[in-house]
Amino acid sequence: MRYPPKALHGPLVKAAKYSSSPNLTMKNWRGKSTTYIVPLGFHNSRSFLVRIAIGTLLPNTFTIMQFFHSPFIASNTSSPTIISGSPSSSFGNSTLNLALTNFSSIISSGAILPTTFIPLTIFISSESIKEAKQLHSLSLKTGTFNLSPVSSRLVSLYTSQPINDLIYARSVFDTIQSPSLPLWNMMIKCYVENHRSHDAIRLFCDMLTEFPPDNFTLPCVVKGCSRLCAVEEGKQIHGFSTKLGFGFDKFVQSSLVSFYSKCGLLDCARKVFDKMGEKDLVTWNSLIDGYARSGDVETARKLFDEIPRRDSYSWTALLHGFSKSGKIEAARDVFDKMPTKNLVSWNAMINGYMRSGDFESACELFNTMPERNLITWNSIIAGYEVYGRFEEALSMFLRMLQEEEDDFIKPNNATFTSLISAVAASAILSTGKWVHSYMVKNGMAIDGVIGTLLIEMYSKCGSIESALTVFTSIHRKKLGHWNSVIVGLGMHGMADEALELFKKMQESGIKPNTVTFVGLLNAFSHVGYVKEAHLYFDFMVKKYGIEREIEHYGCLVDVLCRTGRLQEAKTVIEEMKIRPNKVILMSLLRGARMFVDTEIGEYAAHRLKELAPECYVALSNMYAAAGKWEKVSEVRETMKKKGIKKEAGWSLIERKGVIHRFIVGDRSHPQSEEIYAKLKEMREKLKAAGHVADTRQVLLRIEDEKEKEAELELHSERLAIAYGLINNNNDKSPIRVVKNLTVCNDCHSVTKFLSRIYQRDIIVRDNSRFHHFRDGLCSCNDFW
DNA sequence: GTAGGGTTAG
Repeated sequence: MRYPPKALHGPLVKAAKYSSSPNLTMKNWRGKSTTYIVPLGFHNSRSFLVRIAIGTLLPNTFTIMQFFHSPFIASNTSSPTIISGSPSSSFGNSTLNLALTNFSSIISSGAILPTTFIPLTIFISSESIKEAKQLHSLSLKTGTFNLSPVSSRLVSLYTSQPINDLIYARSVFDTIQSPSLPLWNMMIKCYVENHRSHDAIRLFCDMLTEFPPDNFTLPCVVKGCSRLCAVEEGKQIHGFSTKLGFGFDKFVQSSLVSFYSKCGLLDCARKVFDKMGEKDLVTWNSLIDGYARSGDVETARKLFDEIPRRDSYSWTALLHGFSKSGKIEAARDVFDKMPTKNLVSWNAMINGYMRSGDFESACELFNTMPERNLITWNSIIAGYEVYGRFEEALSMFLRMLQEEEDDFIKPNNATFTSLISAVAASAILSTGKWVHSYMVKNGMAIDGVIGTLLIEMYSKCGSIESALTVFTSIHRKKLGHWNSVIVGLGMHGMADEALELFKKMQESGIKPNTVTFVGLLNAFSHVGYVKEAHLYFDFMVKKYGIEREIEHYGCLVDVLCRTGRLQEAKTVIEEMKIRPNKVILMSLLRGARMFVDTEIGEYAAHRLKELAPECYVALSNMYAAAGKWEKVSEVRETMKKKGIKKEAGWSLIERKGVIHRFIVGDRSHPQSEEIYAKLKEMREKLKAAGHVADTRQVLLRIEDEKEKEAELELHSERLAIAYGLINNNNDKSPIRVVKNLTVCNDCHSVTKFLSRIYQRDIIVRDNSRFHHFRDGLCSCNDFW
């Protein structure tokens, strides 16, 4: 039977917005919307429902009922009756629930047999997954689920925009024995729109055994290919579509232009474009965007001038092209000249400024723009994060929560990606915990990239326990999660645990990659496991077939240097196929400084000089340790000449959301007096415990040992620890200190003593790793 | 019965 049944002329309208118009004809019935309304109070609508109910009218879908204020159907009648009410566009859940209850009770009362009820076309404006699930379970309860019209309608309901739940959609789809072509198309589209293009293409391949693709299928899969940059697959589909006779289909060809543009194959894009008979604006825009993206702004501009008619898309594409290729003034010029600016163009301009590091101009636009959306906020937050301005990233996030509370702008994965990275870099555990709990409270899924980032964040904030908790809670652990936790354990000097997890990871069937080995080798180097480092350095190539990269060499050299095997490290550097980088040579120099080997130190410094100014500091430290004071002054002279300054050391400690930052000999803190009193107490207790100051690393030439000791005593981390001991004395939680430089020998040994004397765990993050001090020992085994 | 291609964040 065809839609609409003849008897139903007139009274049927297609959507709420038309419901007030009295003269709608059957054309509307076949309109685009899947939601139809039977206007209440119309005499024919009753007969419509009765006919459906008694089965003389057989709609073939499980369409859904759209309700008005008053309940649609009375439960105590043998056939549905209509209660008139005024149409309204707002439908509360309670109305829906009442109606669903009514349906269920009609069925269970036996008033209508399920068989006659089944084909009943119910119209509902389903806006939420909850409603969809109610219908789903209703169909299961009544046994109508297995009827293909019903299950088909459910798939399209689950894939429809407000719901868009592809897991439910797919599970229903899989129960349908032979899905129709439109249903395949819907499912494929749903995957592409949810950034699951791999699955879309897989499904497309399955489909090919049943149907040849049509003009609906092809643009979808082509879009999937461009999302994935799957050039070969896209080309195959191009050939295929030509064979099938879609060579002149406007939409198919246009999607191909977009595909080639996005993948940077401008020549191919141009070929398709030139062959197209009628080019519409969308196709022009795709091509302009393609040229702009590839950096060929000249051609983009030329094309832009050729377009017969412009709207704001073309302008924004051009603007984006300029800003992406660093021509920010040209972008601004386009922005200023645009006849009409929309939110997207504002966002593109703001993003351009943020990328170029012009925060002022970005903020100026941000503050004056007429409206903002999630992308606006995300651009700003991400921009701050990328430029290392973590506090600003965080405060923008807080501002977003505050200002957009009522506007339904909620942070999403993109927001948290930037935010978590910012928190990880600033290493404030309490902020990290707050962000995490915010996410949990707001129902964000902790998996995928977000899970990886959270593990990394907790590791970097010094709480490996929380990192492990997050890791354990992730159900489907992927390679990234394993890598992240292995790297984290390494950072905390927990090489044995890292190794154990590495084994578990393989047991669970996940193959390690190059990052996994960086994590492992790094873990070994942090605790001085030379044997293991050699072993896995070998394994990764021989057993796992993974090529060594500069980072792997870096870790091996590092562990050799930390354990005093300087000659061996030098040999590795000389024999490696890759050119040694700054990190590797710095390792060698630091090793030379620690084991006072000036010959190797000079070798490293010689190769380093062109690369890194900070090597001078390490070099002068080495000479100081060797007592070669002439050399120290020589290096310091050079530093002065070249204008190189030693990075000022600082340490910070957080308490109740406030960050306290100390520098050497700092007396600016309000609690300074107490801190210095504590330092005095510490000095006495240290002496009593048998600590002897290690003055080798005092950079300045101070002859008097007493003075040297005094200099060490005022190192910023000691001030921070003293502050921690004073203020966090009641609870026994660890004292967490973040430091921008590497901990010096003497502070390391002092902190070990302090952890025993005061029976407090002290966790220090320096510029490369964590030290967990407990009861007189450090997790790094004194290799750092 | 789908409603298809283009611009901004990650």
